[in-house]
Amino acid sequence: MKRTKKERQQLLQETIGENPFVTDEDLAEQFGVSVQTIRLDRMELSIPELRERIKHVAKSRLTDEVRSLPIEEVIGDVIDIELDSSAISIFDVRKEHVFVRNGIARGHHLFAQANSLAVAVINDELALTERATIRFTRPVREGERVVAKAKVTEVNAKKERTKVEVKSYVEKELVFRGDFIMYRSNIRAEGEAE
Amino acid sequence: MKRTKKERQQLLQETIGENPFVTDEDLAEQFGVSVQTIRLDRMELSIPELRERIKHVAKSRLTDEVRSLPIEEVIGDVIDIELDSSAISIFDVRKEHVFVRNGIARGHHLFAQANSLAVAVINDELALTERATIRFTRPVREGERVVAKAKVTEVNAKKERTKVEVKSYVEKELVFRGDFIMYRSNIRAEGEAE
DNA sequence: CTACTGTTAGTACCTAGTCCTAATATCGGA
DNA sequence: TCCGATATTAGGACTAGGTACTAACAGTAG
Repeated sequence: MKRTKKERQQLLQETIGENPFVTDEDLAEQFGVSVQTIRLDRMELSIPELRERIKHVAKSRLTDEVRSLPIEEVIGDVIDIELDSSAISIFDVRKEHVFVRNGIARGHHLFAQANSLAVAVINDELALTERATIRFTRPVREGERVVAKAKVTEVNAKKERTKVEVKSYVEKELVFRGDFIMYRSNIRAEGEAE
Repeated sequence: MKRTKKERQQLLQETIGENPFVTDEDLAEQFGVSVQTIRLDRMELSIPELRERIKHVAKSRLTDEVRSLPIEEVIGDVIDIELDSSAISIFDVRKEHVFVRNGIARGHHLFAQANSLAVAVINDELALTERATIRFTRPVREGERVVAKAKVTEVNAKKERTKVEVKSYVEKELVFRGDFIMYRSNIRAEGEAE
């Protein structure tokens, strides 16, 4: 017996996790045990059969119309935020963000990062972009990490407008700049101190 | 016979297109024909069996890490384009495009539609957004159809810059406007007439 | 030695098909 | 009305990739 039951089951779980399309027979061969053993293992680990696994993946893909834009509420990871003052987020450019032809990041991803950061920094129930002037100062490529820094430059509660300046950098080098004029509902977000 | 063969096959194709998880038996019941008839129909239309369909969906989902943005090259559907002159695309705002809290479309989607249209309209090997001024004139909501119209306002080959003006409408009402200054490589795209 | 765990083997059954043959049904045209 | 073509249905044999269950056996611990 090369591996103990535990080791085998551990590996089994990982293997199926990586490739849900593998059959019990494949696995039996791979681990040098019988098909029945694999089935018992799956039982114990409550891993469903191949077809159910595939169905699950397929369904999650179709339900993904909801998730569709991998962009969730804020594009990039917010690493620091001070409401109505400043915020920072990072965004790693991967192959799905670039033009196939030249590997340059598509502008709307940089915009999305900056824009969502501008929305996030505003301490209000509702914040909408009303106007923006943006500049792409250097093409960004696959694999680069973009750090966006937002700064609130003007809060005018009466006018229901806030100006936010966002500068995005790759290694200290400015790659994007956006000046956003945000509309805000002027109603403090819940649970906020005066 | 309620429907002709052609009608049934047409419907069959649509039905499976909408829901790949439907079995031959389900379909047979739905159309009031035998399972065998459904199978013959699938043969003629070369639609694979249920499990293959599911597998295909599942695989495309896993491979999707690559395609990730369902948005392919252009966001929205281009319905008309005249290179270096004008282009029109439509974009249907669905629930994945809006803020959960208020149902208003997230700005970057409108920007993405406009920006990618500005890129598409340029008849060049390489086109990148260099600068843009944008205005969101009215919030767009779930269910609305946004029609973006791009117009090339200035082509200056020497300077390698092109100005594109994009106006997006919902039912004749302006909801977004963007003025893009695009960088271009100044090398004609392949297969283009002088 | 016995009890227990782990592993293997084999059977019957299931779903959602394939492929193939054969029998009907339906319809248009001479 | 009969002929032939197309359309539909039925059935049998087979497949993959299982489930559920029973039975047998090996190795180890008490």
